[in-house]
Amino acid sequence: MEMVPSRTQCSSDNHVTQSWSVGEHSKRLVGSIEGGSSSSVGCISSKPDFSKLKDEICLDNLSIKELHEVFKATFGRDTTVKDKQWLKRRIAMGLTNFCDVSTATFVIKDNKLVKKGKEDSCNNVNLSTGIELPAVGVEYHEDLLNSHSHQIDEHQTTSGMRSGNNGVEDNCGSEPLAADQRAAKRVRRPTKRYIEELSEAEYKEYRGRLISSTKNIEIRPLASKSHARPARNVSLEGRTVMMRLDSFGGSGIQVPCVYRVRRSQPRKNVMALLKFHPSGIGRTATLVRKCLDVHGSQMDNGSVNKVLKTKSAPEQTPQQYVAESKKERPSAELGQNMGLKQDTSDGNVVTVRTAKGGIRRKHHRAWTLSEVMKLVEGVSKYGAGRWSEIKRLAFASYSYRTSVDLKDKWRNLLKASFAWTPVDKGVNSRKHPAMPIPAPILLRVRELAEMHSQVPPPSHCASKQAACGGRSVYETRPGYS
DNA sequence: GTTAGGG
DNA sequence: CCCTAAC
Repeated sequence: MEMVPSRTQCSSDNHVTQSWSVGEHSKRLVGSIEGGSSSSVGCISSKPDFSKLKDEICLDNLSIKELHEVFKATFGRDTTVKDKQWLKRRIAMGLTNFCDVSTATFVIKDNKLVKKGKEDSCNNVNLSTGIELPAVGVEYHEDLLNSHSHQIDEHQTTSGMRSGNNGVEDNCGSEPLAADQRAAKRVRRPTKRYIEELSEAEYKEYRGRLISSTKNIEIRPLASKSHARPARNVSLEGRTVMMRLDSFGGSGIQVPCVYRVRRSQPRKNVMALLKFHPSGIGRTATLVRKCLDVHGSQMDNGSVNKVLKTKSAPEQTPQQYVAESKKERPSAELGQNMGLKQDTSDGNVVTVRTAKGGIRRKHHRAWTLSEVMKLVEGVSKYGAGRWSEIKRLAFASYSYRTSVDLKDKWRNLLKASFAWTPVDKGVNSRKHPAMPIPAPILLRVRELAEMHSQVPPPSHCASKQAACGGRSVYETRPGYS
């Protein structure tokens, strides 16, 4: 697939359709052959017409027989085709091809055989006054392509002079740029990041195409040669990094099993990418599942199957919690600073893929009463809003509670406390509270909130707030501070 | 990095 | 609990 554009360019470009001197090419061809290429030696003896070629020649003037000879001289083999047009084009293409080859060896310049220099032979071709060949007919287009591709194969396999060029050639650019242009036209491997974000299937597909386009180079040696990445779970920062078995052509190379969606920032990018790969989400899920299959024991239990941990959490002791890492940290930056974070939290943290393609922690560890009390105590001691301080000083042993968690919980407590009325008989008004908060605590929360001039969450509780005394929290009470 | 606030 | 703007 990659070869087609180059081929079409070769065929439809200036070489054939524009004026050029066959004589120049023919001589260069001969020089090229005599100079080094041994693949077509057989045709030297049968090049009678070339010796008498003048500076310019028009294939139109040649008979079919002569065309046959030229053909033989060009390709080193006979042809039985009687079609003059076909022969002309075929020869033209062949010579064009040789233009390439000869550029790398010898060049005819001013009727002298010159060792290949920096001069662009193609420029000579273009500049030389020549008789125009008949324009390539549309009806021959495909034939032209095929024949040209055959020629490429021939040159690659027999002469070997073009091996490694992958058939992509920019025949006639200015010489200094030719290499670059050639390289540029080659299909580039996507950037590492892009690869990382590609779903595995697509990447495999891509690899397949790429490899097939490079003449079916053996995959396995290539892959295994690409310096063995350790096929094991590496440990970074004392954390186990999940490796995923990536099938680089079945080579079994393992790469870190990073989620393709990082927390926080670049979700937009990923989503933009997923728009181009609509099935990306599903494939990614498949990938993750695969990862689980390979290293199921090390995966967060149920993370793929979206099994939410049922809350037996309140029964757990803080000692159990300590072992857990509190928060995922960026780790395993795969080579570059791609910013991909890895959710390597062990323990009860369950990552869940949201509908948007993001990943949520879905931690949900219910707040225990002791935690709430500690929070209230911390707020009363350090003040609401100094969450990091509270976290550091009062929640040092609760590694799974982040300062944000404290803040959120306090907010909820605030909401609950102001929603609560003495009529509720000691518990908050939720129908099925996960953990009924005792009235004293709620009262204490409310007291603290009023102390700190905290505004209760704007909701329907405003009426309740008015009902319970009619005193607004906006009123600072001089007695407290 | 922390905090506040919306979701 | 997540996300993100604002600091």
